Amino acid sequence: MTPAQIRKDLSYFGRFGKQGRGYNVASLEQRLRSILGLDRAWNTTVIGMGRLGRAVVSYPGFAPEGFNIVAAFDADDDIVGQTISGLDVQSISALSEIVKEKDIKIGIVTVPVEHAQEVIDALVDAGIKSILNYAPLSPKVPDGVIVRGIDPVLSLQSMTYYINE
Amino acid sequence: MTPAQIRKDLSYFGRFGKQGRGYNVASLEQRLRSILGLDRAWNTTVIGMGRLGRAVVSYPGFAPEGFNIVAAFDADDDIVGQTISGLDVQSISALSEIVKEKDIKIGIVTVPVEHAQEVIDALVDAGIKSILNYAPLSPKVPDGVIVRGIDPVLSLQSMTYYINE
DNA sequence: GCGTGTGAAGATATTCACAGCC
DNA sequence: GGCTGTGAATATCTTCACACGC
Repeated sequence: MTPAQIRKDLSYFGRFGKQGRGYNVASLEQRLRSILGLDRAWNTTVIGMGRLGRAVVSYPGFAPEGFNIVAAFDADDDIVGQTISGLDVQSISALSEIVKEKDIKIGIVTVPVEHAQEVIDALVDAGIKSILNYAPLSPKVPDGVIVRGIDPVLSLQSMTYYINE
Repeated sequence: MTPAQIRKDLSYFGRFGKQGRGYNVASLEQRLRSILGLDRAWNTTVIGMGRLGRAVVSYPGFAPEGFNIVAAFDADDDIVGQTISGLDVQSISALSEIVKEKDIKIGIVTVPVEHAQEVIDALVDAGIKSILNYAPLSPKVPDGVIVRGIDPVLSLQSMTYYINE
């Protein structure tokens, strides 16, 4: 990034610096966090308690950034009722109810690809507007619902072109 | 994507269609795979056999796309020697040797963030040119080494701005 | 006639350069 | 004097529109 690029980008959101003095880094960071919605906590849920889902709920990196995983769901009756990383795993049939009860704003989908679209549909029906999807597909969602995908295979495929042997 | 966008993009790599007839989808896909380096197999290794590393090596989605995980490494002597998903976990001290021996082209880093840079340095020293990094940092690498990052927190942070309550 | 391939036109994004203010 | 904020200039990317070959 060039200095000019950063100044231009910032200018779309306001005036953050003082001419001749520069930026106050701490206050700049705080104002940017506020604009980006990163100055508050977001309740989050994980659907799919397989190996990946367990790794996700036990990852210590979410809470310090304000993403609190407050519920976990699975379709398998053998897994429902277990406690994983301090969370009672609940049946997906309770999704809508719990989302409202706990004011959950973000859903993290770690189910097998065959069930991902239906789980995402259920999240949308429950009123979730932001989804982090680990399944390797581009789900269909209504306008206004924002999806980010994490697909390691896609990431690997985006590198092979550049490997010159 | 618009049709014009796709035609333009394809034109940078060649002429794949027949005027008046359209594209032969099978042969187009094959030629694009070849250009992108996706028509062959790539030997891959995972460093860091914690929960995430175990989820990665046991994920069945890599092999069908030609990414074969042929070695696993960890720094912990209690983990070295274990067999995980059919892989003998080896000491990081053997990294360079095994990379050459098995012709490994891609490294997948699933170690804690504190050790990520040193592990990536070791991969670079071993001759690896492509790294998929799960640790939440932007590692320093020499020119010519390509890194892709997977950071779920960053993905979540990129969504909060758009959530309108 | 139909749909690709491609220069040209149009839209966006980045960089330049300097006025204004500390 | 130094650094931001910002119009203007430049570069890049996308879309248009049509010639060309099936």
